[in-house]
Amino acid sequence: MPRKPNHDRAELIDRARDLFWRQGWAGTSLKDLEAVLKMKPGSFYAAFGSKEALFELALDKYAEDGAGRLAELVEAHGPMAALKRYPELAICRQEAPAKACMLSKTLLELQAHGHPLAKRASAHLMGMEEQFAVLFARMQRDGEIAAEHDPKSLARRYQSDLLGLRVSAEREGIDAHAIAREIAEGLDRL
Amino acid sequence: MPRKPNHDRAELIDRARDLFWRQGWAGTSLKDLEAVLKMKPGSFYAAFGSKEALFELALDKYAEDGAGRLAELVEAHGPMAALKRYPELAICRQEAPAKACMLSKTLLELQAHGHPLAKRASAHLMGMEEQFAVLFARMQRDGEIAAEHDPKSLARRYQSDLLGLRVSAEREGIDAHAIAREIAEGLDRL
DNA sequence: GGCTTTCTTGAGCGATCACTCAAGTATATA
DNA sequence: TATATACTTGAGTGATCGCTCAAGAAAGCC
Repeated sequence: MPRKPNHDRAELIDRARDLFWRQGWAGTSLKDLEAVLKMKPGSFYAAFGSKEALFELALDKYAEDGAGRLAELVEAHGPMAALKRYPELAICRQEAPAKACMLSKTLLELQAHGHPLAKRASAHLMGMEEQFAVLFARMQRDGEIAAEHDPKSLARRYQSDLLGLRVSAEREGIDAHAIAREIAEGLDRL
Repeated sequence: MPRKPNHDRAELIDRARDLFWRQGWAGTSLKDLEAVLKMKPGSFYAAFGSKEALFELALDKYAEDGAGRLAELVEAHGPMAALKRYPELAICRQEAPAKACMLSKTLLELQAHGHPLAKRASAHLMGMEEQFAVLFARMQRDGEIAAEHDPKSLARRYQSDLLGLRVSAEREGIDAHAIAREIAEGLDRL
C-alpha cells in the first residue's frame, strides 16, 4: 500500500557524511543538507529525525569505511605492508571531501561542549587504535618486528602520527606525502 | 577629558583567546564572550569591532605566546633541549583551556568555508615551522645532529608530530605524555 | 559647577538556526 | 477504479545568531 521513498538511504548517508566531514558540525546547516540531499525539511526529519541523528549515522559510516579499508589492506598485503601503505592512502584519495580525519575534527569541535558526538568520535578513534594494536601484536608474534615494545604503545604512537599527518595534509604548501613516507619508513625501525 | 575604559584590553584578549581556543569559532557565541569579558554588546563592538576581529587578535596572541615560549626554552637550554622539552610543555600546562593547538583547530574548522581566519592560522603554523627549521639548521651547523637531512623536512615532520600529539592529548584515556617522550627520544636518532 | 568627551548600557534589529505540521501527491492493495 | 498508506512539500515556528544605536553615566578640563 505505501509509497516508496524517492532516495536511497545509504547514499543519502554517504552524501551527508561527505558534507559533515568537510564542513564540520556547526559549519553544516540544514539548508546545506537539504541542498545536497535534495530533500525538503519534512522529508529530512521523517527520514532521520534530527541533524544530530544523521551526523551520528555519518560518523559511524565514516569509521566503518575506514576500518574496512584497513582490513582490506591487511588481507591483501599483510599487517606490515598495510600499516606502511595506510598513511599515504589516508591522504591521497582525491574524492575525499577533506584530508583530515572526520573523527578528530568532530572531537576537536565538540569536545569542549561535552557533546555526545564527541564521545562517539572518541570511541571510534579508540576502535581504530585497537585495530592497529592487534596488527602490531600479530607482527610481533610473526617475528616481523621486535617484541620489546608494547603493541598498544606502538598503536597509540601510530595513531598519533596518523592524526598529525592528516592535519598537516590539510595545510597548504605542505608535502604531506613526504610525511606519510617517513611514517612508513619509521615502521622499519621496529 | 575622556573617560577611561573599565577593562585592560590585553587581558580581555587573553580571556577571549582562552574561550575561542577551547570552544572554537562557531562554538563561541557573543553571549559567551559577553559573559567572560563582562562587557555588554555596545562596549564589545566599540572595543573590538566584530567577533572576527577579536578572534584574529586572539589567534595572533596565541601564536605570539607559543613562539615566545619556544624562544625562551632555546635561550635557556639550547635548540636540542628546547625541541625535546617543547612537546611535553605543549600538553602539560594545566591552566591551558585545551590541549590541542588553537591554530590547527581553527584551520580544521574554517578551512572548508575559505574563511580568512583559516588562512591566518595556516600562516601562523608556517611561522612556527620556520622557527623549528632554523633550530634544526643551527643544530646541524653545531654538529649536534647529522647534516644529511633537510632542516625544513625535519621541521615539517616535527610540526606534524606535535600536531598529532596535541590532538591525541585531547582524547580521553590516552597517555599523551608517553607520546611526548617518544617524540623527544626520536630527536636523539638524528 | 558646567562642559566636553568617551565609555557603558540594554532593548531590539534582521537574518538565520534547527525544526514542525497540515496539506498535497504518488503508489500499492482491494 | 476506489481506498489506504506512505512520502513529499514548503510556509512558518520560536530561539538564537551577530550586531546596532540612542540614551545615560563617568571622568578630565575650564
